[in-house]
Order: sequence, then C-alpha cells, then structure tokens
Amino acid sequence: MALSIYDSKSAGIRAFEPLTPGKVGIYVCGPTVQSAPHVGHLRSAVAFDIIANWLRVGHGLDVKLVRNVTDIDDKILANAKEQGKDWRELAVEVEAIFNGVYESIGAGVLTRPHATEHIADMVAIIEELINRGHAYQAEGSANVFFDTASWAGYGELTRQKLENMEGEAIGGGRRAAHDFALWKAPKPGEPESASWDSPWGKGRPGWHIECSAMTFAEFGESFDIHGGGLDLRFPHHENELAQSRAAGYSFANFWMHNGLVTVSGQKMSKSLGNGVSVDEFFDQGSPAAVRYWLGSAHYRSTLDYSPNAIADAEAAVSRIQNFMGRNLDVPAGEIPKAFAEAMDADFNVPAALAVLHDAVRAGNSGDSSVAGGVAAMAAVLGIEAEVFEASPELAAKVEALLEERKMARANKDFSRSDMIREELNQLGVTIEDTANGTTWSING
RNA sequence: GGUCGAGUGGCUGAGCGGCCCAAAGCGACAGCCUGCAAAGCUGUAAAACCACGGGUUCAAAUCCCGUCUCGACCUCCA
Repeated sequence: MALSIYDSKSAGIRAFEPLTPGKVGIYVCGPTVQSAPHVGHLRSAVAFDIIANWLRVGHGLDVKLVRNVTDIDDKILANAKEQGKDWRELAVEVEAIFNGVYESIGAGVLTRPHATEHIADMVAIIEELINRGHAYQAEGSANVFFDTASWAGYGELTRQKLENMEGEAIGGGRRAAHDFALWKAPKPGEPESASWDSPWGKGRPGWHIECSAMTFAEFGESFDIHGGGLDLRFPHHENELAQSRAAGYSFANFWMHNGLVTVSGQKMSKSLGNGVSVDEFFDQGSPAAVRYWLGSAHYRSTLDYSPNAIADAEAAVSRIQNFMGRNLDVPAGEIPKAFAEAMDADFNVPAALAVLHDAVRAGNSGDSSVAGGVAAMAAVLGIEAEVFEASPELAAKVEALLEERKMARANKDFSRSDMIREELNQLGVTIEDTANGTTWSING
C-alpha cells in the first residue's frame, strides 16, 4: 500500500493505512436538504466517488461510503414555512432531487443515514457530554451548549485559538461566544412535529451533533476518512471533532476537504447571486462532461467555472468515450502503473487523466494493447462509453438510408450522399466513414 | 485581527529540489487521411525567463525571506 493522502488536520501528506485491514470507512458530509443542489455538492460527490473507486479498484479494499442527509435544521423549517408545506415534505422532495442529480452524474451512494433517524443517538451523546462536564443546559430552557472552554483541543482541526476567533453574541443561555448548540429549544411558531422529547425538554438537535451520531451509528468509535467541502472545516467539522472527542470517541483518522467551486474567481453562493444551477450545467453538456470537468482539477484545488468549461470538457471526454465505443468488446484490463502512481499521490486525478489520454492516443495510433487499460482507468474515474440504443424502427430507417447512400457514393452522386448524411443528422444520427465501412451512432 | 490556500502557455490545469529547454486537455494554424465531412494521426506557433524582488543549493516552477495580487474560513454553506 503506497497510498498517500493529505490530511487536513495534520496539514500534510500521510501514508494511508486502514484502521481495520482490508476495510475502509468513509463518511462524507452530505446535503442539508433545504433547497436545490448546486455544483458544489456535485464536486464533493464526484471527488469522493472517485476516491472510493480507487480504494476499491486500486487497493482492493472493502469500502463503506456513507453520505448523510441532514433533514432537520433551521433552514428547512424556514423554507417549508415560506412555501406553505410541511417541513418533512420539503425535506423528502429536496432529497429526491439530490439523489436524482447524484445518480445522473454517477455519484450515488448506498448508505444514506438521516439525521431524524438518529435523534436518540444524539441525545445519548449529549448526555455523555454533560456527564463529562463538556456541555451544559441553559437555565430555564431546553438549550444545551457545548462548553468550548472545557475542551483544550478545541480549534485543533483548523489550528485556531479561541481568543482569536470571532464569536456569536452571548444569549439564550450561552456562556461563551464560541459555545455551540447541541440541543435547541423550539422557537415560537415552529411546528410540534419538529420537536423531540429529551431530558432537557422538547427540542431538536443543533447543527453538528447529527454527524457525530451518524458516524458512531455507522462505524463505531472510529473510522478512516471524514470528508466534505472546504467550507465545512469550520465550524462544522471543528465542532464535530470537539464533541466527538470530548464524548470519548477517537473519531476520524483522516480529514479530507475538497476545494470550492468559484465563478470568475469568487465562491459560488446564493448570497452573491453568482450561482449556476445544476440544471444550467446539464444544459451545457452531458453528465459525463460535467463529471469530467469536476475532476479536471485536483480535488483540493479551487475549481473555477468559466463559460466554455463544460464545452471543453465535453470535447475531452468525447475522445475517451469515442475510443471506448470502438473497443466495447475489450474487457477492462490492468491499470497502468503511471495511473496508479498518480492516484496514489493523494488522488491526483488530473495527472491520472493525462495517463488516460496518452493511452487513448496510443490506441488511436494503432496500439491495440491499451484498450483494456483505458477501460479500467475510465471505470475508476467514472467515465463510461456512451452508447445510446436506437429503437428498432430508427435502426431500420438508418440502415436503409445508409444503403441508399452507399449506392449514391458508388455512383459518385455526392450531392445525394450528402443529403442523406444531413437527413440522418436531422434524425440525431452521426455517421463516420471508416476503412471498414460506415458506422453510425445516436447523438447524446 | 486570526487561520488556510492560490498566482504556470490563448484558455483549463498537472508538476512542488535534478527525469522540466514544464504533463494532459481545450482552442488556433498547417499537413496526412476522406469525394467532401466526421473521427483520427502528425506537426507548428503563441518569447510558458513558472506573479515580482532577494536568498539557500553543484542544481529551484519546486525550499527560505520579503513584496504585490486573488480567494476561502472565523458559528448559514459541498
């Protein structure tokens, strides 16, 4: 095992060894299902999908990839109220959209625990924190806060000192500006359905505790990799780490954070109004192109969106797909060494892509030995040969037109031949005249 | 104020002490192939003096110091 991974917590590259030989547990912070997904979510999903693939294919590990769904939170309640619907209904709707988008880009995940399924686990952790003196209940309310002053390790993930941090205004029973809510008393006007019983009174979980609870439920007291977007480092991951350690768990062995997506150098965000919706991305190119683009920069780098980015990616991924389409009969073979080295160096996908492109060019130049390797590499990156099945009617029609065109060409009636090509194009069919005759395919 | 990144060709983007007169992709131009295309191959250019100025080293895009510019986070965020 020569895999090295950059660990955000130690701020350096470390050799990766699974906690349990042969197995890897990865927990990636998934969406809070409050509103539609944006490309940032896709980037994170694709990054960790590729990472999991490589752990499986390149290292033969049994990977359990968990991506949670936070389905209770302030914004879900607020947005549902605004839309005049039950918050649970909104959460289910939004989650369905997320799942659809993840699937369409080939980054679906099997294990998707929900925050609301783990309320009891969260209550248990909070009780443990109170018992250990790391949390306190506010006087006269159900609010429970984590006591940052009681935990010397607070700030270790992001290497910040408490006194340097800006904090929230003290109120609602919070003792210090940096203390964060573990359990929240319901606010006036919030639905009864969004409250659960607890030793401190009716309420709901604070933002970070759900992830701790779900990692414990899925993996136990420790697991290999905790992932998520760079913007989650603080406060979310810092707080997760603090409350988990303070409750007696060793928690994540590695912390991995993917870089953010920017537009013209600025972070894509709703408040800036520069967001490009997922639909807009899919309008610009195939899911494969969007996925390729998301992988075209190293996962830790900022990925800047420019207007022709998807079109460029489409052209690049088409080369690979075209090649694979011509070699469908070749089964996936051995992964080239250079590709493995790139992936082992903290998942250097851009460098791995270069190896893949080199192999495709070699294949196109007549080296028939590379096709199996191309298939294997493409599988790791999640690039499939795009083959669109034609209906029998369409196929028959195309075959008939091609036969006619063949005759026309034999008779040097090229204007007729070009007309047929244009007609096929109208049908969404692209043809290629090769040495072995004319091939055709359905356009994506 | 604190913490952390980034600045490499027309664009995207690897490389992070010697294999770099810097990968790969996109775009441009030319040639080959083709009836013409498409796909593909080959080649070429744009001064890539690797933000700038110092330093360390036999050797620096890569390490150190300083400067400039840009970005992220500091309790909403993938």
